[in-house]
Amino acid sequence: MNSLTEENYLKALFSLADDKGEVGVNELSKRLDIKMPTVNSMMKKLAEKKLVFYESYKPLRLTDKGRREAGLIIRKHRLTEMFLVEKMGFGWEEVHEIAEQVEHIQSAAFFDKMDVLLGYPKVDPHGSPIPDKNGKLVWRQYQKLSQSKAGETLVLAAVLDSTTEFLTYLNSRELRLGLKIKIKAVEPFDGSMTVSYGKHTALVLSSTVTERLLVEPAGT
Amino acid sequence: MNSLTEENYLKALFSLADDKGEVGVNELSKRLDIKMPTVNSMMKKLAEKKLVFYESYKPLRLTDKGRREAGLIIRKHRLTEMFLVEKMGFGWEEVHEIAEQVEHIQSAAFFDKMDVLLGYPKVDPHGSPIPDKNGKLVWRQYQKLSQSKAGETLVLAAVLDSTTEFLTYLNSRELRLGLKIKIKAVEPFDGSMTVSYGKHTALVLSSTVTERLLVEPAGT
DNA sequence: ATATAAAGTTAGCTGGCTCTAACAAATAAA
DNA sequence: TTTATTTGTTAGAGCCAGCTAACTTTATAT
Repeated sequence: MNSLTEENYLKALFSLADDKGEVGVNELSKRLDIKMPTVNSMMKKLAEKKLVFYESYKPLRLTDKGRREAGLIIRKHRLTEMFLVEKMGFGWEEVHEIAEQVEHIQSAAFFDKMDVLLGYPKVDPHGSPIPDKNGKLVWRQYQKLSQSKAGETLVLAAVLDSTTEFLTYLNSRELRLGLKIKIKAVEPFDGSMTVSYGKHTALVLSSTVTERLLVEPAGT
Repeated sequence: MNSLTEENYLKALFSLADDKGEVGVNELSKRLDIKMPTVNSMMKKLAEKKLVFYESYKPLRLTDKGRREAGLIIRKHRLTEMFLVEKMGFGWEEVHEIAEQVEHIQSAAFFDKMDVLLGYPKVDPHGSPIPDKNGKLVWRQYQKLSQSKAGETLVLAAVLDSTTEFLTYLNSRELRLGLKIKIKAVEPFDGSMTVSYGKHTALVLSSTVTERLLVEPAGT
């Protein structure tokens, strides 16, 4: 069994290793807001437990076991977020902090029950995929709204930032998952977009925002 | 803010102090399965934080602040148990261990939401009262089934033992809260009782069992 | 190619929570 | 009332997960 602390390291490693698969100690240190020497010794400990590959001065990589365990924690986190929103009436901007705590609960039955009650959801309230029971996570092929062009019509599929602040901003603009958005214009200077959706006919989104929104072509 | 460890000490102190209000270090040590010197130093720490009254060689007592904080943790525990049973479909024998973990979650909104969804319940699935938002707990005037006499008809109001083993035993006999039970006979030798309820016309309960069942007169 | 900067490591310390061993006080028994 | 037992306390140690300071290695810039 891994400690709560170890679980947090695994989760951070998993999310940082998303693309390249490799993570630097420094990078991990910043993500967790824990000093490098502390991270360093924890990596040795996790290497002992066969959860990470560790060699001096080389980047960190999760082992299959480590990736699986991290995935299972993320599964618990995302099932919890879904449960909080769908079954308890929380807003998508309120659930991250609570799930951060609930994800450490040791009870397979508890999360299995959530899964059943939710009807085996594939994504969480922010559009992120929920890993399966083996901790395996697969993202659908989304692209950032910022990479789309004027004239395209897209469906908002996920957000890359689950902070209360960002989601509250989206709420204030009535932006939510599943929404069909048409790009009316892209400002070449700063990348800001004028879009229309629902009752909104000409709303401007800064690149800071469009960078954090994942979309897919309408009608998929 | 109190640590998870401190919360467990407070909770144990609260439940041991139920009647007399005073608890010995030794007694607390046994309840928590933590050695006396460890308990001793934790008591000094909690005394620093004004949660317990501590004087050398004298019994421990919770301060008002300590009792309030302990009550609030027990509130979270019991709301959770109720939620698990009523809203998630768990059996009353399955919820203790899960609630033991969930009770430490720091989120007023989470437990407030449970409270609302449950319709502000007064008791948990085992009949124990749920402390109010000030941590105040009041037991109704129940008595043990073992103290009742032949001929009486009683309603099963609460259980004094929430272990999986005991509750599974009760399940196997279809004994559940709210049930109307008639005492047909009491065996003077060992205090065992022959009772009838529901489909059961002559079931024998040992004193080990009747000691753990709280009842009130039928029709209250 | 060398100097500088960034990233990674080692050594040693701290606080929180646990322990054992040894001792002191209070209570119960002889 | 003296002794034995139980209960409570002190001292000292260990593990976990964090830290700072000092050093080494790797990467970057001049």
